[in-house]
Amino acid sequence: MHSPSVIDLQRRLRDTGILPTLQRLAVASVLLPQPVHMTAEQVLEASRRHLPELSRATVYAVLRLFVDQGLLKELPIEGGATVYDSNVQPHHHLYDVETGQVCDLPAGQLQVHGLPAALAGLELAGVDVIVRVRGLGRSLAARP
Amino acid sequence: MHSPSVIDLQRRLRDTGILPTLQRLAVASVLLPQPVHMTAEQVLEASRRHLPELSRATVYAVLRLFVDQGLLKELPIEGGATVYDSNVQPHHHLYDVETGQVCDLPAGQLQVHGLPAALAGLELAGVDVIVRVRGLGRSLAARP
DNA sequence: GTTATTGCAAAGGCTTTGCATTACG
DNA sequence: CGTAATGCAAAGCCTTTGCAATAAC
Repeated sequence: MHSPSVIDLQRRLRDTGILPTLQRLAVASVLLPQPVHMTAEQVLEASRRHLPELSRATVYAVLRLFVDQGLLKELPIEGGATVYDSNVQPHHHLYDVETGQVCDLPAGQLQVHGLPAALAGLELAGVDVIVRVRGLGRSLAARP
Repeated sequence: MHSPSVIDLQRRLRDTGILPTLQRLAVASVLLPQPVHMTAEQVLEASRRHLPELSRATVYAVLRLFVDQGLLKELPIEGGATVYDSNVQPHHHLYDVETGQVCDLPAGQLQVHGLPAALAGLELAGVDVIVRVRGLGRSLAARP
């Protein structure tokens, strides 16, 4: 298993209707090759390892663009900074209330029942389940 | 049905270990008598109708105190301002992605299955389900 | 050549903090 | 009296915006 090449990332951006600039590829290479949870500041820092002159304003612009185009999801987790999730498949989250650590929960592992009745004609835009726990940090190594 | 008297609110604060000052009672009278979802700014504005000289800093301090003491819950809903929920019973939320409107979903209406397996020894701190929808504003009148 | 993207610095919104004042027990 | 709560203004994050320079088609 290896990371997608720059060519792959370029194609993925183009297929999404996004012009693959150097800056966007730097951000994409940090977020898109594997599922990660990162704040804007963390993305900036990591992306600058590929492109040191990358600006903070551009990172915010790219993150918003990627979210709008469906490449990323913003996690509804309270706290100072927005957390971006590069796993856009349906799934849920384990959130450590002490450390702020976030961990994916495969969609199949948790089912939400009763939605149709709750909706009653509304248009569904998405369902987020956040399981708040203590001790995630201590047992994270043992998880998928 | 009528609102709890000031006496009732005083007792509720005292029972929670909170000194019932005028400012705290003003905030409590806005939030605690019925389930509401409000931002700090909305709480300030409403509380000032009871106590016009109430300061913004105090409202933030009181909100944090009430959350710490379990009288309020912060909702994990993205967006500029934190939303406080005075319903601390287990329940979930309908969130209108267009208007930001929030509406309670009784706990019984939605069941989350698979939690025990997902936890695997972690200490559970809470589960939040946010059902994001469009059109809540248009049909809110028809809901409980 | 025109449109889109970037970067800097400044502004913006929400929340917290430092510290003097006031109220409480 | 000693401790806790309040209020003001200032500072603190995180994020967005205005606008000129740059790069893309």
